[in-house]
Amino acid sequence: MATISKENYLKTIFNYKTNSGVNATTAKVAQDLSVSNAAISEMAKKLSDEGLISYKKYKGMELTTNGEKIALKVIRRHRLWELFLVKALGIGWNEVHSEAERLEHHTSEFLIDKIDEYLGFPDFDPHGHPIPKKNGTIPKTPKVILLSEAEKNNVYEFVRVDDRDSELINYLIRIEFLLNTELTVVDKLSFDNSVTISFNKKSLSMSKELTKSIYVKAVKN
Amino acid sequence: MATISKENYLKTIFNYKTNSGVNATTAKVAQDLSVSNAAISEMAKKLSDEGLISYKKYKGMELTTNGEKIALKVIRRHRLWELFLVKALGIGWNEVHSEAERLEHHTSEFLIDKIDEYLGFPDFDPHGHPIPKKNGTIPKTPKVILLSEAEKNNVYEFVRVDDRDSELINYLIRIEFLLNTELTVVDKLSFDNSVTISFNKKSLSMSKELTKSIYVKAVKN
DNA sequence: TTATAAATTTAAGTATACTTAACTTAATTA
DNA sequence: TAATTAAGTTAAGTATACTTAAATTTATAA
Ligand SMILES: [Mn+2]
Ligand SMILES: [Mn+2]
Ligand SMILES: [Mn+2]
Ligand SMILES: [Mn+2]
Repeated sequence: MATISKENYLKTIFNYKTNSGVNATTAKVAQDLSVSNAAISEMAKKLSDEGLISYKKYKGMELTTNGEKIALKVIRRHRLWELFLVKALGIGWNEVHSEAERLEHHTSEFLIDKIDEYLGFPDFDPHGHPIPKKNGTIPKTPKVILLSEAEKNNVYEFVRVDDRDSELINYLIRIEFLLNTELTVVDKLSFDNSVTISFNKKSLSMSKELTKSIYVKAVKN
Repeated sequence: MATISKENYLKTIFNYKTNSGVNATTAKVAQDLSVSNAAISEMAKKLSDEGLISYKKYKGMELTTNGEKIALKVIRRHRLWELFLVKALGIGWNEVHSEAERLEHHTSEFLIDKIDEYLGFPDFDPHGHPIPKKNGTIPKTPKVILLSEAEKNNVYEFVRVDDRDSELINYLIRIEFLLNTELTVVDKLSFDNSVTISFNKKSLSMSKELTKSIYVKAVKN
């Protein structure tokens, strides 16, 4: 049975692989879930016994088909809730992640499908992450890079942002740098790795840290 | 701290007192929550230690001011969710109770206030139960009686129904007997305690069991 | 009033999901 | 290669919320 904890472990293992390209290790999952390494080892054994991950001691873990199915359902619920809270209740896109983090575990398939329908079966959540479909497929995502890797004088579109830092997104709201905004990389400073961009006729310098949370896609001219 | 279990205990103790007029006993709470009497005894001790109920062994339990505050918050969340699911997503009033039963424990004050605002600060949920206000007050409710106690030839309004039996409400939907419907008691049969009512130009016989789930208020002519 | 029945509490044990501390394995580096 | 460090696992223990079975208290009725 997939308890709340197990759902979170599976989701985390899935996201880790998606974001990094490599299998999740004990330490990484522990860090993500803010629990001890020991807790991961114990749970890894259980998830493995239940056929939800394949796990060899000391060698990291990987979702099985069944594990991935559950992970995708949790992520689907999470992202649909986020978009729903924004669209139906006008809640800020910086505030919905933490709500969704809890609601994702307490939503029947019946209810999430109603929400999906209400939203017109959307492909992306408010932070630009793809919403897994009811059938388990994932909408095609554009090829993105971090703003920190963007090249000077090139034009990009802001298409995704890490959704866990409410303060960060709150800053984006304040400077009116919203998803789907077009931007040009005006300058890159080597001594602090800050990036100066222009968008909506404004110019703005972004710190190294900030540019590592912002994903953009190249715009062909 | 109020865990999910504790929230449910407090809510149940509150509702029991509201519905019956007398303090909850171990057995009644156990029945309502579908757990053993032993579980109630244990939890009663903890809730008492935390100052949420006053409890004397073998003598039943009663909410303290603090306990009632928490109970009202849980009930507020429950009933606002129910109405929201009906109004915003068009979910049937027979299907929202079980969803709310889980969501009520995973909703921040921020979110529930947004939902409250969306709904225009409503006084009653889809089953006619009052929705506790943010400040802890409860909207004034009409004086209601069970349909089983209604008198022949009198006119009533259907104002409340027990919300836990989805099948029962589903039947009401099928016969188009909705909340706020005006009805006349046409007949009461003594041999089976069934009640025949007329509403919307239709006539219908209701079993003893059904009339004990339906609350009406007298309509003055 | 005393026996019996009903209600309730206590005791002992289970499952889940954590913790810290100790130990083991793997990777790094001198 | 051997020592050191990092990563991961195991062991022991905690908290919550249940269970069943035994013991106790209270209520009821002969
Ligand atoms: Mn999110
Ligand atoms: Mn979660
Ligand atoms: Mn309800
Ligand atoms: Mn509940």
